[in-house]
Amino acid sequence: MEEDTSNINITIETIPTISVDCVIFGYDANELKVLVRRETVPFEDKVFLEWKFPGNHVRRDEDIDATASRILKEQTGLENIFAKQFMVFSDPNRLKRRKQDYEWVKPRLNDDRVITVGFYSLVNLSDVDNSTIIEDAKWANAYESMILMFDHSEIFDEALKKLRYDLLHEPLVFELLPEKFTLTQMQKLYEVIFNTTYDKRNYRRKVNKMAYLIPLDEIQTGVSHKPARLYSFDREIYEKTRTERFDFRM
Amino acid sequence: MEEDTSNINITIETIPTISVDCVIFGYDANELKVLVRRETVPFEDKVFLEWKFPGNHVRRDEDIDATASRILKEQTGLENIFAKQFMVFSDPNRLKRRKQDYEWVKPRLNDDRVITVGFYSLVNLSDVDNSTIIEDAKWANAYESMILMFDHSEIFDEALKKLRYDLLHEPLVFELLPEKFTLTQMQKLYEVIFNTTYDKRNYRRKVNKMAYLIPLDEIQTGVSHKPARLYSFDREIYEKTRTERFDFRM
DNA sequence: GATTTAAAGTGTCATAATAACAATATGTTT
DNA sequence: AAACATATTGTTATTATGACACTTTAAATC
Repeated sequence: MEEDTSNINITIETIPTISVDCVIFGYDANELKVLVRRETVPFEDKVFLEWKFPGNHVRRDEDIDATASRILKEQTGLENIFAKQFMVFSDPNRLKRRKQDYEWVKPRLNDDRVITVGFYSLVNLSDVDNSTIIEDAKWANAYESMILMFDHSEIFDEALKKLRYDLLHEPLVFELLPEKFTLTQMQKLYEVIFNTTYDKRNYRRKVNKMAYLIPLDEIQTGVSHKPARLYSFDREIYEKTRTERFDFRM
Repeated sequence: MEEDTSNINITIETIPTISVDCVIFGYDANELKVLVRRETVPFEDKVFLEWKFPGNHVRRDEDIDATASRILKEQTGLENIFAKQFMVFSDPNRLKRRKQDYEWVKPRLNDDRVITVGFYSLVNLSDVDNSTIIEDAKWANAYESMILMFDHSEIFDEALKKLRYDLLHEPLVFELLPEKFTLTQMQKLYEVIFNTTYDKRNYRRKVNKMAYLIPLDEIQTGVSHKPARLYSFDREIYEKTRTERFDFRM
């Protein structure tokens, strides 16, 4: 009877063949981070530990964007954060490919195939209270490669590729920055994400043309040197003045 | 018994909750076209006619790219043509939204929800023998809006948006052009897709910088005026010399 | 309160890219 | 040979870019 209930639950509440995985990017201390969670897979007399991106099945009456929001809420405690689907992963053999590496995969080779919609998400880590992050998750440096479960390494690569692509055409940096930020913080963020450096003067000349980047009458506090001016992003001005042709590359 | 077989077929051969829809773009006679097919929906004593993009369910052992290839082969007779997934459509209410418009939708409101992966595809129409296009399909002008089934209007809008986006960053025009083409043909194609015009001299100065655009020792034939030089696209040179930063905008 | 420290903030020049603009060349048709 | 239709080509003014180094400012230290 318990098995019955569980089956009914899966059939009615979720769509077992479709899941959403979220690559959640954060930026802190000049590092691009990504949220991974530990998965424990009990198999025979052992327990296997694996890292993966947070994910979940799509519920029956839920748009996939809602699935992504739900995952983000559950994992970080945050709502209304930026998330965007970037690719569908549908390799029917994703389990098989790791057959040789992981014993526990073997008995699951005949499981139903799952198609995954990858989302990437951007959060400003200064907003994130670490107590709201679920226990088995951690912010890992995005560039320190770790072994991930299933096809999650591929999902990460595609997410980063898409993030970079989109950053050149939309003002997405502001999702990763605090409400008020300095131009140096913004420049560093670009430099970390694109793994490059820019000339400070040229960078400032460029961003000064962005009408939606608002200099505030406030300066940085708590630094032991000349404090920098703070800026904020004005979404309204951006929406009004955006043109298809503008781009954010240096 | 027939019903049984059909059910088994759906369950075993395909994943009923996941489908692929293809927006197939073609270019001919200075027009951007898109392949639509007529669907007949018998309901009670009537038959409803609807237009939609070719689509199909994903088979159980098939990567979604393979599903897209299969659809393209079936509808156009062509193989190895460019196709790229661009977005997942998952609105659980897509049938409900048309409840008021179409009687035949009503009894299907409780059908299982289908999540659709949208692909766009590019074909060079001079290669397409019209006899290989299936009977119920036609090439429609992409800009003459027509009423499409389900959420296919939204799918088209997103496909065109993504096509334009990608065209600025990858040499996709060549997928829509014949093997050998003139610079004017290439310019016109851009102009049609981006709904704009360019100055011929400036356009040529720009494309002359593309090392992978090869001037041939051949000229146009069959025109009643000065024939233009033919060019071809060299994929190898492109792959070797591509940089992330180059872009195709004017 | 003078000095040190650390990052903020700022300008020039040479080169490259862009936008606006029109006349000549070359095949085909009549 | 003239008319036609499109191909092909160059200049100039403006704007964008890339390379490059010194001065300013607040806090911390002596």
